[in-house]
Amino acid sequence: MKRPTLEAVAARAGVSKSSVSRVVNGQATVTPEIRELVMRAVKELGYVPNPAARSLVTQRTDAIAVIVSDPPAGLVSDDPMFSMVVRAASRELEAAGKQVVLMLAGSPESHRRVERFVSAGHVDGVMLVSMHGADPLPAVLARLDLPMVSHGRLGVPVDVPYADNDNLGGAAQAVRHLLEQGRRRIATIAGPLDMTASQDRLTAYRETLRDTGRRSIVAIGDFTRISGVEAMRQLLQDDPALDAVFAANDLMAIGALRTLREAGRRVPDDVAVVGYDDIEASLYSDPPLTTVRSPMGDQAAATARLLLGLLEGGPAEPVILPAELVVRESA
Amino acid sequence: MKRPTLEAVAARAGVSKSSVSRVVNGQATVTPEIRELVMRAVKELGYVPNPAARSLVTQRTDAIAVIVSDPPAGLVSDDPMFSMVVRAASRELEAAGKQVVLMLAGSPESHRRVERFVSAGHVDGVMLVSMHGADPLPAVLARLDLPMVSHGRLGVPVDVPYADNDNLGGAAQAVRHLLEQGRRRIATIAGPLDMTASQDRLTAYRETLRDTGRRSIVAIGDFTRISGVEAMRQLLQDDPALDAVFAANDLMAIGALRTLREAGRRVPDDVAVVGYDDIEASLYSDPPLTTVRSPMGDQAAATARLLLGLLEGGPAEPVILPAELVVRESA
DNA sequence: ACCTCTCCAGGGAGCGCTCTCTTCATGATC
DNA sequence: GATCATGAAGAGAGCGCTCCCTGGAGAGGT
Repeated sequence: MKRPTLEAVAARAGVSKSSVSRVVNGQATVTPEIRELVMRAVKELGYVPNPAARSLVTQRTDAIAVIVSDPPAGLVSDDPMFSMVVRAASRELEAAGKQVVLMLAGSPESHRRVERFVSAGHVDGVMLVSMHGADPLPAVLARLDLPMVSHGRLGVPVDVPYADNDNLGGAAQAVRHLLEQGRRRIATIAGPLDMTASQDRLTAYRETLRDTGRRSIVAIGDFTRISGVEAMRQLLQDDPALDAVFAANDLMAIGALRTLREAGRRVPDDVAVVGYDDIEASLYSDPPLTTVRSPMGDQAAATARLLLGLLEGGPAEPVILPAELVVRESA
Repeated sequence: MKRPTLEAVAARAGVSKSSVSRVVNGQATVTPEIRELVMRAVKELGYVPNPAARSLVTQRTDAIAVIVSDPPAGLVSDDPMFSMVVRAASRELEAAGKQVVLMLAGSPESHRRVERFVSAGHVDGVMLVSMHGADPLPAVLARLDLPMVSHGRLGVPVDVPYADNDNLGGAAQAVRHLLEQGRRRIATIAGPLDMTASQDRLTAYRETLRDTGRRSIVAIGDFTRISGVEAMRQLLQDDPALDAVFAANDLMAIGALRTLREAGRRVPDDVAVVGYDDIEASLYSDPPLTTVRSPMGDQAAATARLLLGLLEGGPAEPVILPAELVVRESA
């Protein structure tokens, strides 16, 4: 009933534990006959190495913690970001033989849990996802000096390598597109300002407008649909004559679309809307959303690969992926 | 530089390893003085127990594998299902002090990986998410006899406890609603037929219609938006005079909405549409979707709790959550 | 006063594996 | 034929922890 051990396999094969270990770990210095003997015994007994015993001595776990910041309330639970990023990162890490341990970091309590977990040596590396600037977690974890990367640049002055997309370039393209369409009063719905992606997109919006002497009209959201709804209401109130909106992500753009519909504005005739991210839903909005493609899955995969590289002693160079405007019907 | 061990703490506190172990594990049979001594030493040294060593002897890992079936291609990557379910389950499991190990089960190779992983004793329990009927994985894992639960009833004849929502009741409500609106030709877009949720929703659709002597008009999708688009095209071709559609989930309903828009049908005037799930996006479609609320987060949490109960030797009773029609504008 | 019982601390075996070191056999070299 | 280099197999220590068992001290009973 008990699971067979290395020793049992060795006994069965009539060789030493060492030889079995060598075969199981694929070392070269084993003669074919012994290898054969061991393999058969392994198969017959259904032997599977005990990972706890192994990592007790090797000090490795082959596991990676993927730490995703979790909104306090039941907020944003079905964001595409989460599934795209977690899925893509998992694929990449699993393909490299690493286990993905998912941790949600929200409450202070969960922060402690994460810290304990990581410092207990449960994982060989850490991948941070959608950290907010104010979050103390990255700094805390950095002190544990394990290999660590971030999906998206961190706002805090902690030196953590990352993969990001070209937020500045992407947002600039979006705004330039609106300008080229002859739009005069271009507003923006920014993301949470404690995230670098939001900051960069807002900066690019401002600078691109400033170059043409236009003034910026800004409302702040938090990357959720409902915040897009509300921000758009705010904007319409601030400037009823606006004729274009650049939302810092598609979810908020979709929320904005709803507000505009309710307000009786036609899109794109009265108000042009551009989003960011090019999530699948942007193809299904009415009208389909003009947006900036910045494949989050690719970014997550790049982040994961960066970490895998780090684990092998590779370089810690940040990666920036290009962003590209996708023109559909909303602008 | 090395992490302190139990022994180091014992030396520092001037007590035995056993006492430290007792304190760290919160056992009662320790005098306050010794406890105090140990606690201080733990704090001073920053001691964190080595989980590998611990689980080597306890044979527990405090980790749970959450196994999500992964579509072969880059398909369905941003489904709300994934983020809702994984998040809710994680919250529940983490609150109980369990680690969540996320595994994507897609390719045969990943199946082997999952099987190896689970049989290596890496986890104390398994939670299956969105398994297809044809999937051999549940049967394979069941043989390992670890505590295991499924999010949604399994199609295979394997006795795995589950939490599910009332698919039959929910779908029946949806169809009855359409009937009450005076709809005469009611079609359905079914989900993948190897999943029990799809089967049940389709069955309820058929039976509810049959009771009124109407014939069913069925197209099959796979729970993705694009499959909803295509299924709706199919349906319009099969019966151009249809005046209602019940889609087996909201994503496909949203796809159907797009096809109807392209075909110049007004919703709900020409064609009424009802979805299923009540994902957040259904509030943002045009028109907002009438749908069946079956909170996937709650279901996932219930599934997780079922597993936690099992780990404590609790009963393995399936849980069925109610489903409730939410009437909005699309029907 | 002696004996038993209880309760708490310490001792130490052992969980299953890896990895260094040693031993041994084989073939090459002079 | 003796010596040495080479390479493969075996022995065994030890990774850090838990938990059973033992010892000893104090309490309670006779």
